[in-house]
Amino acid sequence: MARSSNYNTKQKDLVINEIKKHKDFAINDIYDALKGKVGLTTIYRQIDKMIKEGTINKFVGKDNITYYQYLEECDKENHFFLKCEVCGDVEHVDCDCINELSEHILDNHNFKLDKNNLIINGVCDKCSKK
Amino acid sequence: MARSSNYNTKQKDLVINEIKKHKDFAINDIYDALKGKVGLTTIYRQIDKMIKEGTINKFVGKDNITYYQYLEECDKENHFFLKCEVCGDVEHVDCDCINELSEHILDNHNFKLDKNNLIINGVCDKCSKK
DNA sequence: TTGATTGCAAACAATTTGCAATACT
DNA sequence: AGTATTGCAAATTGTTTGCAATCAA
Repeated sequence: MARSSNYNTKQKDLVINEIKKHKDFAINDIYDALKGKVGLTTIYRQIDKMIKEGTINKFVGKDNITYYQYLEECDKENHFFLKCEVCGDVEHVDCDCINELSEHILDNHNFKLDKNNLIINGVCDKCSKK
Repeated sequence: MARSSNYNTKQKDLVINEIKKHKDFAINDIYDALKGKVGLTTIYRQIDKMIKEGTINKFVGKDNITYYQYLEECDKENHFFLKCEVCGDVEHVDCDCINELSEHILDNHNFKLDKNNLIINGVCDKCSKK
């Protein structure tokens, strides 16, 4: 599996830790948290690497900001995301329903769902009560 | 419902038609198709308008290019998308399974799934056979 | 005539690249 | 020693804005 890379450095550790702490983040969340400690370029490079490894996901929010999402290294087969279109929060969920869905889609639509990358958009409980 | 906007112009029509023709596209697909006929700025503006109206969806592909997706104005309640991570093709599907999923997620996870915006990532039939 | 739309050129923001200095093994 | 990584500054890319000319109602 994806060998992270060659050398171990302080900056790399800092970035990875910060990413794991946030799980869902914009570049600035990381940059601000590590201000003075790690350069912006390095953060971009580390994220790119992880995107290529498949441990990070990139997408554009309704607010038009680029967000990244850390895919925890759990090999749980039933992990997915509920992303609120109003407040932007992402909830990580483990539930067997994804397996049923996955099977259905494979059997009926000949499509192999990527369980590491299922983001369901909608409105969270909190926001729908407002 | 979203009043499209004030005046009707040739450019607007051209852009909208082209969008409907493509369904899933990058800016350049539209720009190239209408080269000389409509300016890039106008295309961006029209797409922005439609994003705000909710008739277009914006996201970043694995190839790091920004894609837009036209949400057909069908009020079908069971429409969703299968997006292949390998070839990038998006398949539009109508199937009742989304309603079951939606109910399950509402009942068990207190989350109101957005049926107009369900993109399922994975690998399509063609690509998984390669 | 009034107000919206267009499209160029310029401004802007986010991301990437070149490169010399530095850190890792 | 030899190679990867860092981070600044500069370059690049994608997108947005200002504004005068044009078009729709």
